[in-house]
Amino acid sequence: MRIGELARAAGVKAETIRYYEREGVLASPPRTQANYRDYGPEHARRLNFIRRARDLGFSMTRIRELLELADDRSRACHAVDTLARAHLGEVNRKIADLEALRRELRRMLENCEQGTVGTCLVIEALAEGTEA
Amino acid sequence: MRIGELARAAGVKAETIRYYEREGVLASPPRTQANYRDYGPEHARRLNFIRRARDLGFSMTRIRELLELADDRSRACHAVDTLARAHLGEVNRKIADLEALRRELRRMLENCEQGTVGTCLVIEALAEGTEA
DNA sequence: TATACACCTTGTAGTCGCTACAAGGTCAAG
DNA sequence: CTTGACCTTGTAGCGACTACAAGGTGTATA
Ligand SMILES: [Zn+2]
Ligand SMILES: [Zn+2]
Ligand SMILES: [Zn+2]
Ligand SMILES: [Zn+2]
Repeated sequence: MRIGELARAAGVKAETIRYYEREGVLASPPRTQANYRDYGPEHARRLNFIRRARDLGFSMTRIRELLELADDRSRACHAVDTLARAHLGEVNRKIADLEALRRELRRMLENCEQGTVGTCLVIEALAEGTEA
Repeated sequence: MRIGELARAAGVKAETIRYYEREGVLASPPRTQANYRDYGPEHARRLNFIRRARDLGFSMTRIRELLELADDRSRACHAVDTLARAHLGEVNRKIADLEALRRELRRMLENCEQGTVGTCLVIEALAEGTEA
């Protein structure tokens, strides 16, 4: 299977696949006579794993760790779950941060009385910085 | 006021201030005899505005627009509010995305039974991709 | 006066996870 | 024999900084 086909199957661009290879998360496949990359189902599985983890917001660094752990199928899965739980914690923090932002933006917008910039409380809130 | 003092006052690094100047959102201040940047309270206000908008998640591009609008104090504030409302929409979308992520991560973690990697449902969920 | 030290200057390169070229090689169909 | 789709490598760009390196300036102290 050539890179384009794999890319279509996984829903990524060919360049992304080459990037994963450069980064060392996806093994270099054998080459055809024409020097084209020649992927098998194992590569496809690996790529799926990577994409899924990326879609869940794991960083490349974390994915490298996940892959290393996942490769030893007899190991206790505790370390894997710890990584996932740490990531969940990060997601929770991001959500909390964004919710704080949202509250402030809403407060700003509620106070606007459709006047001029000189009296706009949105501008004022930005300028003064009431520090949520 | 020199760059270090302004940086401390605004809670940013001096390099960030120079970056804002390069990017054209903060005016170039006059220089002292020693060629040091010499900031006044107007610069401090401007920098505060920028930082506050950044902390609220506005992009530099949006901030450039906000600053341009804010500079004409007699203009109707409608455009300002429209920008802020658009940003609120983006924040809402980000929160929704992260909440979907969180649900999936939680589901994965709930199913783990502390066995080996070979039977770990966290790994399996990553590998198979049940597409939330 | 020497010198140590904190601060400033410019310019360049690194971060992350791709994405977009450019310039060229390979292969099958028309 | 050429067109067109695909592949190759290498390099540069995105956003918003951050981290140097190499050197200039200003002040306090020995
Ligand atoms: Zn308004
Ligand atoms: Zn307003
Ligand atoms: Zn486990
Ligand atoms: Zn498990």
